[in-house]
Amino acid sequence: MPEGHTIHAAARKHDNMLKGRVVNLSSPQGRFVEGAQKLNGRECIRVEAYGKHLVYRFVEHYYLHIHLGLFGRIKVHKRPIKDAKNSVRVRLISATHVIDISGPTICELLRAPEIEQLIDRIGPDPLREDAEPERVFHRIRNSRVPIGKLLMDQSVIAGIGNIYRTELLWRQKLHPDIRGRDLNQKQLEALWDDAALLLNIGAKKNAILTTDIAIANPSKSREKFNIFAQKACPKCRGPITKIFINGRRAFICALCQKQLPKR
DNA sequence: AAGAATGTTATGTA
DNA sequence: CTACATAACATTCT
Repeated sequence: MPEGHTIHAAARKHDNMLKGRVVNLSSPQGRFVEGAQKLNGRECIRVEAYGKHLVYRFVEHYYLHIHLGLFGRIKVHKRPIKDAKNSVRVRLISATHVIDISGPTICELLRAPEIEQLIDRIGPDPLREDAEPERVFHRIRNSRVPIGKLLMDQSVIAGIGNIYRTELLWRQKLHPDIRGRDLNQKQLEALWDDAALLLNIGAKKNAILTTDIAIANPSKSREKFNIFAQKACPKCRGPITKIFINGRRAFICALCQKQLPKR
């Protein structure tokens, strides 16, 4: 989708999607119709991301809030317009392109105050120019919660997912069980900087790339990980251990990620 | 074809 | 209050 395009949105209701506040997004027939109701004809003037939350701002202070969750996808097609798949909830249309958003866990129309609430409850996002890393450091420094949990707490730092968590901790040689308060300023800064580096590469390449090789030569690689779901550590050749943090799988190299002697 | 997966939130339990 | 576990929801792929 070229930047600066004026896009229009249409949406349809599906099961519990668009619940509560935004029910009227659906067309009367429950079918996908370009330009049905509410969002119809409103120009999208800006798209912002706050961590994993997407906010499309339309004229007259309407905001479309999208969270793709685990399964959501955004697919960009060139015109002409074709039928949307059943899973498509929102379609954004410009003069040249059609964007289908399917399977989002959040899909709602909000006004400015609700968007502000949303932003307030989300921690600093390393991808954003206006991010204040000191807020992240403060939260971590004052917490007994292990860093492996804090990293995926979106109110602490926004945007880190399950793969980036494992990969960041490995790259920084940090064991996920280290308590937040046991990290020093230098480690915190390095963690933030590396998160910003990796996320920027990911955003640019539209792929999760965390190995130095993939970063240096991302042309032919899509997803490339050091230890996530891998057998051996690329650095020490030691075995990778699978653990669970908050019910999500995580991986560690017992040799490279030493537990700190501190309690 | 059952199960797993790059996510989040609400609710239950100790 | 905390901390943890479980369920619910979304979809696609093997």
